[in-house]
Amino acid sequence: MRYSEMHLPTGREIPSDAEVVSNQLMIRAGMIRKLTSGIYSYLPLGYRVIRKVEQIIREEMNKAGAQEVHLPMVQPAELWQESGRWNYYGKELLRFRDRNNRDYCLGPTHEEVITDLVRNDIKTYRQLPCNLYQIQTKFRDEVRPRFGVMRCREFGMKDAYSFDADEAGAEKSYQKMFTAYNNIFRRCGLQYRPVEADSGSIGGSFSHEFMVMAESGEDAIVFCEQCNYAANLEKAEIARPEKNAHREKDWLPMESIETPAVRTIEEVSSFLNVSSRQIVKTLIFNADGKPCAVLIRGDQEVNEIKVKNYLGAAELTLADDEIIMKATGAPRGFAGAVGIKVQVIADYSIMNLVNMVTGANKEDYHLKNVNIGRDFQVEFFADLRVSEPGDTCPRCIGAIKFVRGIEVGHVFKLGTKYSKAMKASYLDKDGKEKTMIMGCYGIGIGRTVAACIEQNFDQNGIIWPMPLAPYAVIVTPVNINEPDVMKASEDIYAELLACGVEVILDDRDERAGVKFKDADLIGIPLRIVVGPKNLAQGHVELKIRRTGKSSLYATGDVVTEVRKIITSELNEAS
RNA sequence: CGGGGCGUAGCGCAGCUUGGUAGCGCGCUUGCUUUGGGAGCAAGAUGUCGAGUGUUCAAAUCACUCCGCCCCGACCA
Repeated sequence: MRYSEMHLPTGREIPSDAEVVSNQLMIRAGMIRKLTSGIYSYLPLGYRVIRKVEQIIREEMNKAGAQEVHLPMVQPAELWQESGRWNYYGKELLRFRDRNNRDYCLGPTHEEVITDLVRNDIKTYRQLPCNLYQIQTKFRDEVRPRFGVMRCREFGMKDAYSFDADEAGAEKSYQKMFTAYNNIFRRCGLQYRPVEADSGSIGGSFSHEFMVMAESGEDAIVFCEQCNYAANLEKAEIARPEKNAHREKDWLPMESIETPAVRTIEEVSSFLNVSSRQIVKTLIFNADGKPCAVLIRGDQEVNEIKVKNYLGAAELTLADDEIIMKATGAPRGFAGAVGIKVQVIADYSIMNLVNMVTGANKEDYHLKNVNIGRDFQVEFFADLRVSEPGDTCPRCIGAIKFVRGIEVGHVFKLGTKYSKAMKASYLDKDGKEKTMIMGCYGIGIGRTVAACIEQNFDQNGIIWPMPLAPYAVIVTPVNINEPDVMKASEDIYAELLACGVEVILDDRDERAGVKFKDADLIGIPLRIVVGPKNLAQGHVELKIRRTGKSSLYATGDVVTEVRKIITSELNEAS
């Protein structure tokens, strides 16, 4: 395409409300524009990149045996009531009414619609397995949209849903998608890694997230340097420690100490001059309306997702003052396990502690030399805390590392959560009715593009990996008013077009510097510079965006060289 | 939802404290010069100063209300 005819509004200034690099560059490079909070338009350049990602996804999904469909974005409330999510999903689900006053929502995900579709058309095991996918707009009314298209409210997503007759089949479908996802992200030229994850509100039993490594990522991930264990921080397991032999001879008599207005771990630690590792933090949670005390070592953090999963609670929040008062008989800050009137579970971290410090369940008092078994009982010990540096790998004995990542894909083994609620069943060989087993698999398209930029930029702009580049080459005549220069540029441009290379001819009447800056900003991997001095020798310059290296080629050879580079970079990724 | 910040030309910002003709840089238009890393000179165009109400002879500026956007937190695919 001729640059002079393109709608490609680039900008020099960094937009004041763009926080992360990818957002700044996507706006400056004329890829996106914000319409309103969390809602973006894609301009021609941006949309080309989106389509590149979509194309790679389509190829790999099709190869994995999935078939493309297109489901409605506007969905009737009835389906969501049937699955139980109309009430459960919360404010993220954008609801509205039509002229007949019927309730609808904008689809934040499509489990309900696809399950409805499949249950009506699939009746027998002969029609299974079945994997359907779509690339479609989702709407989630995010509490706080941020980072441009990385976390927005309206966004393009590829979502796939598998239906199987039995567990073994479901496992196979999951593996196929897992492989397809690896192919997709590798082909996109991303540095990524699949990690074990919590399945969240989508539900289900097992899941992996595909994380693109980036400092700006919203997720923390842990991985083992020795084995291949990797998990989202919220999922990262901590091995059960060895239980020490009872050392009851070390137990000191329990004492009650007055600690006026001393509430937090730091305050207790300095007031009593004991290490926070010796103090037990007692957190009262409200689990579906039932109070529960969670004990953990003072210097560590409770992982609420683990607590929630452990208790099997649908909703878990920290208890309010009223519940705390009722459970402990004291205001916030003095809770302890001794004599507490609620269920007590404890993190492994306190399993081997002796002579602990805890709250006394009495205002302005703490207890010293508290011991498990003598002074209170623990119903269960479990892994309930947040993983931290220094922990060892739960699978081997290696040290774990922490990095940040952007979640670009997520695969879930759903089981029968939706098929059961919505009665998606089939007849098996014996004519018995059985529930289908489902999996669901998502990829954020725009987020993948943004994540790619987070990994591929420099001070001058974006550096596209070849597979996602909106154009592979830009031909830059240094001065369009020199007939020879322009003629040579046009010839090279025509030749590239003729062999199907995606190419821009920068035919604008701008100074060379402006053209170079724009080419760098929009990140075109290869640039052919046609200038009068080199041309007089029969040469043009080929510059590689990523390395900044340039070399001279005869005007007749440069196209061959460019095609060679494109082919090799595309093959390298696949 | 809690805390904080911002809203003035397409973009980035000044002006507001102490009320009195709406400004700067970039971009845009025209002309001349220039032409290998965001050119120079000259002449121009572009604003319901987020909205409303109030105070005042007079409001971008002061007060109140509302709206929008961003950040931190809470929350969450």
